[in-house]
Amino acid sequence: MDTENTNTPPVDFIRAIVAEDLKNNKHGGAVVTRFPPEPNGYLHIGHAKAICVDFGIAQENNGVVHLRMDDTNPAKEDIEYVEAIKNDVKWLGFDWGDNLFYASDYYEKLYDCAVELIKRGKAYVCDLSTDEIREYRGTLTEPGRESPYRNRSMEENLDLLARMRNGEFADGAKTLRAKIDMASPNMHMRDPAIYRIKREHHYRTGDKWCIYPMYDFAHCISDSIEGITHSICTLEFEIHRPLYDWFLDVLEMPCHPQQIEFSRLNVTYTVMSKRKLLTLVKENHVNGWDDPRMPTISGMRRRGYTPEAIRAFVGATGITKYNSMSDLSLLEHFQRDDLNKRALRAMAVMNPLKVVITNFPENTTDELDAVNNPEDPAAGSRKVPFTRELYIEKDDFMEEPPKKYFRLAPGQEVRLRYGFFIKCEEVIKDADGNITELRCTYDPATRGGSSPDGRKVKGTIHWVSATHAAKAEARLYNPLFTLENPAESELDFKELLNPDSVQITECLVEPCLQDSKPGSIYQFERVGYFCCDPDSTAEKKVFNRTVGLKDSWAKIQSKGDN
RNA sequence: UGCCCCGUGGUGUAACGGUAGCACAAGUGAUUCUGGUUCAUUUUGUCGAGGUUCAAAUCCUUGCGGGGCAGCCA
Repeated sequence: MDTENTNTPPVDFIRAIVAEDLKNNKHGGAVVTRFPPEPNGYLHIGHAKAICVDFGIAQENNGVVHLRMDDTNPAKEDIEYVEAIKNDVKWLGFDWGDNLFYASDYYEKLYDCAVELIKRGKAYVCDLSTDEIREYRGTLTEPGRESPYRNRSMEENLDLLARMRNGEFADGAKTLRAKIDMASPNMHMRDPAIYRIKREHHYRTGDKWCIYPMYDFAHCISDSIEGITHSICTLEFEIHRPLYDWFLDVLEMPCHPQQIEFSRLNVTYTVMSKRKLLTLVKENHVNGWDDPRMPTISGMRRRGYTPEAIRAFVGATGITKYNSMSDLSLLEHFQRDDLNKRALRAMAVMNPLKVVITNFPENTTDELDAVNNPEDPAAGSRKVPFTRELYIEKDDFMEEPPKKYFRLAPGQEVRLRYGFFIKCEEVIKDADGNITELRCTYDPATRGGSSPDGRKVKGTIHWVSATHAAKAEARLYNPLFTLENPAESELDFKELLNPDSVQITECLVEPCLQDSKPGSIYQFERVGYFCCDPDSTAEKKVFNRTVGLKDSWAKIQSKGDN
C-alpha cells in the first residue's frame, strides 16, 4: 500500500506514515532519520524545527538519528560551521550519539555510483556550457532539447568521467548528467547535472577532488548508505522527490528511504534565509552569527532564549504541508512561560530617578529580604540593601498622573518592592523644569511590604539603593531579532536594520548581580527577562533583554489615547 | 500561462463522512508585595459554486487564492 496516496490527516502526517511503515514492517521495524545541514552557516530557529521533527520522530519510535554534514559544495563550507552546528544541536537538547556523518566521506562511493550509472546507460558526460545547458533545458512551458553529447558510448563516458576526476578538464568544461527525460514537465528530470568540475579546496577532503557531486545525487545515496528509513525535509524539495527515487531505483540500492516533506517554519519579523543572514554577518551589519539580534540558535541563546522554550514553540507550531507564518508572540509566550518558572528575580532600574527618604537616617543600611522567585520557593531569598538615597524608574513617577495610574505621584503612596511604603512629599526640579529628585517619607511600620494597620497601596515599584547599586549595561533589542519589516525579495539593510535595533542603556542593578555569570538569565522585576552577556567585564555586567514582560498598563494607556 | 503542492477564527493548528475543538493574540472580570503570574470568562472560522450522501471541513467536479520548480547551490 502506498502510504503517500492514502488520505492521511494533515497533522502528524509524518507520524502516520511512520506508523504505517512500522505496521507493514517496511524497514524491519527500524526508524532511522537524519538531520542533514550543509555546514555553510549557523543554524537558525527554522532549523530548530527540522531538528525537533527529525529527532522527535526517531525518539517516539525508538529509532536513531544521524547528524550528517551535507558538505558537497566546497565553495561555501567551513569547519567553523560544523562545530557551531554540533554545538547548537547539543544545546537544543538532542543527542546523535556516535552517528555523526559527512557526505564528503562518501565521495568515493558516490563516484562508484556515478560509474555504475554510466554502465547502466543512465548518465553521460556533457560538454555543454552552463548557458547552453540552460538553453537546451527549455522553459516551464516548453520541453527541452537533448544534448548533442547525450548518446556517447559507455566506454567514452567512463573514460571522460575518469579524466574529469583526474583533472584533465577546466572547471565547468564538462558535467556528468543523468539521462532521464528532456521533455519532463518536472524541470529537475531534464537531465540534471550530477557532477561538476570545481577546483576548490574542501575543508575536509582538501584538494583530493576536483569534481563534486550535486545535492540530488549525493543526498539520496547518502541516505541509502546510512540506512535512513525516513528522509524528512522541507517543502521546496518536494519536486526533487522523483529524482531522489529515480537514482535509488536505477542504481537498485538495497535501502530506499522515503522522502517526506513538511513546511518550513516562518516567524513574523524575522528573516531566515541563510544567504541573508550570511550577508548581515559578512557586511558587519551585526556582530557575528551569535549577535543577539540574529534568529540563529546561537544568537537566541545569547539573547536568553532557552532550549525548552524553543522546543515548546516548535511543538506548538505543528507540522503541515502548507506555508504558514508563525506569530513571534507565540515564541515569546513559551519563553515567558519557561522563564517565569525558572528565572531568578532581581531589581534593576533602567532610567533612574533619585529618591531621598527624608525620614530615613543617613549612613544606614537596612537589609531587606527579597524572594528570589515567587513561582519557585526552592529558589530561596536574598538580602537587598535599603538606604536613604534610592533610585526608582523614571516611568514610575508622574507629576500629573492620569486616572488609574497606580504608581508614585505627589502625595501618593506606593510600596517599594520588599521594602516600605513611601509617600512623595516634594518634587525637585532643575532650572529647565526637569525633575531631578523626589523627596519622600517612608513608613517604618511597613517594613517588608505590608502595613500593620491594613492600609492598602495600589502600586508596587522596583528600586535600588543609590549607595549599593552596581552600574550595568542593558541592551534592548527591538522589537525582535533583526528586522522591523522583513522584505521578501531583496534586503534593504538600511531599512531592515532600523537604528533602534539595539538600544544600549546604562542601568543600575542590585548588588547581587555583580556575581552573575554570562548565560544566566534573570527577570528584572517589572522590566523583563535579561541574559548576562559574555561581553560583561568584572566591573560592568552587560545584560541582553530577551523579552519584556506583558504590559497591560501600555494597553490601558493606548486605549486612553484613542 | 506547463507541472507539483496546499487552502479551517487575526495567527498557528485539531477533528480518518457524524457536536468544528485547542493554543497564541484580543476583550472582560477576580486574585496578587511584579500593571507579572494564576484563575474564570467572551468574541471571531471550514475560500466560492455545484455534486454524491440521511449526514461533507472531510469524497467528486469546477472556479478562486497561496506557495514551489528553469544553479555546474543545498
